[in-house]
Amino acid sequence: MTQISIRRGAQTRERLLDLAEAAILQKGFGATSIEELIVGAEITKSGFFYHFRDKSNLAKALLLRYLERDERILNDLFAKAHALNEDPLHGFLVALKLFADMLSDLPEAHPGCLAASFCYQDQLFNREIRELNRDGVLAWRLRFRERLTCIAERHKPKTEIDIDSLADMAATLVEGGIILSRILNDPKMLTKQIMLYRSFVRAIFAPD
Amino acid sequence: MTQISIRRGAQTRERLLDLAEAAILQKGFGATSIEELIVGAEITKSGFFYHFRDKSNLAKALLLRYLERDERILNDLFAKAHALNEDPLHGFLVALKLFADMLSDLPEAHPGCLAASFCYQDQLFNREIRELNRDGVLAWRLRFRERLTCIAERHKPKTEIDIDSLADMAATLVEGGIILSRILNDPKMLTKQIMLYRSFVRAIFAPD
DNA sequence: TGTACATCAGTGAACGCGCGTTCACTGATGTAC
DNA sequence: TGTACATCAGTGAACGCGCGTTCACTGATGTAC
Repeated sequence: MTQISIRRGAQTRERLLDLAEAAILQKGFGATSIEELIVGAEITKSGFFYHFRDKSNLAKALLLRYLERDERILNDLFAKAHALNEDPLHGFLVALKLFADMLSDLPEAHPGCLAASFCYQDQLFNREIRELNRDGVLAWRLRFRERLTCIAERHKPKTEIDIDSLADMAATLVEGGIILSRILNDPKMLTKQIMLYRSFVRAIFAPD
Repeated sequence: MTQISIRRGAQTRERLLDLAEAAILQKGFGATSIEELIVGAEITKSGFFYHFRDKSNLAKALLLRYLERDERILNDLFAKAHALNEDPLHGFLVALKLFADMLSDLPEAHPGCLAASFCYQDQLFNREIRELNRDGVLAWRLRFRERLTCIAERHKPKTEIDIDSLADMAATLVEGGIILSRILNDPKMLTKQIMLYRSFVRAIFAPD
């Protein structure tokens, strides 16, 4: 009984976050109203303010949840790919393939990236939220740079390349790929761009 | 006198568009109010509705202007690069360099892409606007595919590559690069990604 | 050249609606003694 | 085991403000005869 009651609250909160995330990715933060969220969650407006201090607090919770998920998924994926491969280049290429497969297995197109949505509305948010967003992108850079540095130590790159830019290229192609897949209504776009990135990395480092 | 008066109206309209574009790229369409635009343009609210039937009509005018500029700039750039080079690969690489230089010459970071902003708020717009946006991205694809096809006819690609995806990669890197440059507050990001794309294209097609 | 009319680029006042936020309150469940 | 109090997850009513839109009107300039 205790748990059910406690969970009830947490469930409602999660439901509000789910509804908010979906709505924001379609209309933006400014045009997403608390009203529509509470209708979806079947509570009253005051119920919303029990869970979130104000609308900006909702944004923060949303972004935190997004970044945590993101990190968890990439951790799993890289751990899996790395465990199977002794050579860092192989491991990285496998990780990219796993990532591409994961994206193409999505039932529909990728629903959008909250970081991108927020960055195109950043004046609506306080510094704390903008810094969270920044930290998220920096985490991608660190993750990919670490892998690429490891690869470059073993395999001499064929062309001179800036490792940092190559690391950032991954996030760049994901963000850009989501935008193109949305505008063109082509769910395959993201996967294709990741696979191109994979070709590029292989072309730079693969021996022979 | 006649011209001055006629221009006065056109100037006000352009000023409204400028203000709207800047505001939308910072806060999104939904959170940009007509009120703030008319304060900036120093007219009354009714003045706004003389120039635009409604808010959605402003969005359409904005996107049309954006797409026209975009096309004009790329046309000039490719024409310039092509005129100087007989070999299509060389011409393309020069065009990419010119493009990268142009982006790094911007006084500040790229202010953002209206197409991307709109795509993350597409539920606020009608079909007409979404289709305009789609046409814009397709124009990029066609432009780059035409160049790449031309290159591939002369230079056998070293790795098997999907020309369409490689063409889309340009717009993908621009969109993604703008997002990363905004989030990280790094004006150089876009240029770096374009130059990486250039390396990639060269690695694929350059003889030897 | 003078007059009548048309067009351009707006003004001013009013509209109703929906938004985010606050505040006092509540009923069900959990915890201490 | 029973009672008192605390906490959780909300409810209900009210708030003022700003938003997009409409409508009747206007003063300066342009055009036809």
